[in-house]
Amino acid sequence: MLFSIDQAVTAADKTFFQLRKDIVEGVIPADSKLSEIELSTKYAVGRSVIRESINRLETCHLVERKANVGARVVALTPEGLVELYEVRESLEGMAARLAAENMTDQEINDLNSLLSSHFQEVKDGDSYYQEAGDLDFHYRVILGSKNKHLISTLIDGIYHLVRMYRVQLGMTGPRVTTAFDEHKHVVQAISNRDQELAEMLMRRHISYSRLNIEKKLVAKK
Amino acid sequence: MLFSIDQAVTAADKTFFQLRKDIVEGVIPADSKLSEIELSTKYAVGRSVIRESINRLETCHLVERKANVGARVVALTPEGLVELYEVRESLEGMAARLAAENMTDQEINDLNSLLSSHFQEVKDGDSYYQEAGDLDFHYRVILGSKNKHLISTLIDGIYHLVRMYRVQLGMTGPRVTTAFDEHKHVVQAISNRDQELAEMLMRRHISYSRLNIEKKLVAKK
DNA sequence: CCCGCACATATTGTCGACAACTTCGATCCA
DNA sequence: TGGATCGAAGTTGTCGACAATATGTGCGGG
Repeated sequence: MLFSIDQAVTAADKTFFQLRKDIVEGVIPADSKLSEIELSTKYAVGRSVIRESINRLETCHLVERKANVGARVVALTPEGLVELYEVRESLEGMAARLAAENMTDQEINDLNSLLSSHFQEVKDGDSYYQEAGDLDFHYRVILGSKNKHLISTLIDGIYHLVRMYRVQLGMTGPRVTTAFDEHKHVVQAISNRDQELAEMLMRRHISYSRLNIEKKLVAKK
Repeated sequence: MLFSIDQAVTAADKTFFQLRKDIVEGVIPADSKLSEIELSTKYAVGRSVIRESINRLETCHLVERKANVGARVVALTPEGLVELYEVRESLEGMAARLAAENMTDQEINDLNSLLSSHFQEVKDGDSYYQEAGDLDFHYRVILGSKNKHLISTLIDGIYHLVRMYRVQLGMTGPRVTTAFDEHKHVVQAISNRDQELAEMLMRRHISYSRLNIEKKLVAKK
């Protein structure tokens, strides 16, 4: 599948990326129904394009579909979060381990630069908002694993749902600085080619992150 | 997504299941091109149905698609196998651990019965061919994890590709008996609710299995 | 008053036609 | 002869019409 929006060539590609963005950022609310006709007028494309987009959103676990009934955006629930992060911990931990093994020195340097620029933002008081894609720490580590199946499972399968939870519930508060430090330590381990440590630190980081979001999710209820 | 063929209600569902079966079993050869028109006449449905089916096959990693060019069945390669099994080991290991935690006593009993009936087949000299779905050991353990994301990632994401390698390259020879014993030990650990052992035994079983298929794949070249 | 049935309405599922694009081969020019 | 360009054929992408299915409403019977 495609990874970033500049690779979009067909109308279905573009609509899919736009819809995904709107869902992740809450422009289209969680748990709301998706009407094909409504979307097709709003996004100015035919229904086939909308249908194909919805199909792809389903593989991202961002919408659920029932035959002859329709599709709706997933709901953000504590149970869903726990199950998602359980899988995420295992897979991203593995990604960190493989990244420590397989990333090139150049890529590790770039990752360090990226973190430095993030550091500026954190210091300047800007929120530590992670863009989707290339500018996101987790994204880089995942790609760094160099395992096509792992990359696809993570990016096409759960990455955007994770972002949905993060964006809609978890990107504020004092956790920002803490998270940044945790990222730094993971990169350190990757730089040292310490596979086991990289995996362990990543798992721990994700576990902390889950606790933080869980709190917000329960509080909101 | 749907898990078994009896849940298929639309033409797209049925066509998808049929196509998936034909690809996994090699009726449609690995690495061959999929023509929408050809398939739509052969399976007696419109092109939209074929297109939707191909989209779903893409999420199973059974076909790859390029915009304005078309789709083709994946090729079975040693590199692909290694990357696939790397992910599989991690995820199915996790599934075994969660299964040891979350399966009901009833489900564990059923799993034991299933293995007994498999034992008959092995003893009678029938090949230890694993049906897709409910009759497959791995399938049961995955469902036993009770983690929706893990289940979907495995079943919708890599399970059928694993089967494709197994069916087309690895289901013969003396490994059959060995594999059966390994299955038995995993179930034993699950019965004892020994999470760590279940994970470890499953990982080891998958690792052995990979070596076996790898041999065949290299030999075939 | 409640339950079930039938009809009307709205939504999704499927189809074939047309548009856009890629590919391959022939032709032309240097 | 080699290479580029143009054109034809075939494939995929997109669209709107029609069919099939679910949902909501009102009526009638119990």
